[in-house]
Amino acid sequence: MIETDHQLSTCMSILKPVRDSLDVLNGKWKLPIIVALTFGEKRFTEISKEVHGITDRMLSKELRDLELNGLVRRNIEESYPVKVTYQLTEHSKSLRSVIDSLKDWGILHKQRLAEECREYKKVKKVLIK
Amino acid sequence: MIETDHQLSTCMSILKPVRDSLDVLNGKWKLPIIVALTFGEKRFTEISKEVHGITDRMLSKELRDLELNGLVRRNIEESYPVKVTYQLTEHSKSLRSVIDSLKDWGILHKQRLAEECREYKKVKKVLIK
DNA sequence: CGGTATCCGATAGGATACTG
DNA sequence: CAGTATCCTATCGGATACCG
Repeated sequence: MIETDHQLSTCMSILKPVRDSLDVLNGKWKLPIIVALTFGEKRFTEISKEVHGITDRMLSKELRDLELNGLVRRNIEESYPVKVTYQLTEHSKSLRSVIDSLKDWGILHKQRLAEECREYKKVKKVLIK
Repeated sequence: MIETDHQLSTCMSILKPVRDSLDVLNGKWKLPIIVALTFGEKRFTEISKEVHGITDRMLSKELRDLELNGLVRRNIEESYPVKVTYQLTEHSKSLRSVIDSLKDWGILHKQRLAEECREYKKVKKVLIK
């Protein structure tokens, strides 16, 4: 296997966009919030109730992050009392394939680790005999 | 849009495998290390030189994590002096499509943010006039 | 209702020194 | 060469209280 500078720099160049994607999804709450908004717009307290365990502070912060990244839109209805809703943007729909890909690999990976574990137990059994 | 418990729980059930995948790739150094090992097995110091800025401590820790997740294999050649090499496993190859997916979306997302920025500048220009 | 402010502990990761 | 040990800092996220 011959490694040229060209090959190496080509490979390194994928790191930045991959990191950008990971950063957008990173943290404990981004995904659960996105899932909660999948079936239409919701109010702050509704999201809070659906995303179990999240504090107001984190929900507020994460919604702001998602808005800055163009994944969520914040709507203010000028009624009385004022009603604030959040919804996913069109852009957020493009995440679908990424999330599917991550989900599929996650499942595959778990199976792989389980197999490894069975292998280990087999070996251990033989050794004990 | 009607939201049933069934729909919601189906959607929530993707969260765990997605999180598993993200956890495997998470941290500052996992991807760069994987890339460094893409062109064949390497020794500790070789990886250290290719992954710019990583400390011995982090390289050691991250290699152990990757090994535990079955992505990297550690080989000890019983020569004199002992030679330790690291290489990607077959299982790690299955990451390819995930990384490609993340890369593609990362690029798309950057473009999307750039467009948004141009929109903003246009609006600002009009407002100044 | 839709948040913000403050404080606090846990974890990620950097710097440096040392070892078989 | 291939790491480990120790110490330090910064960021993440939880708990609680408060506000218009």
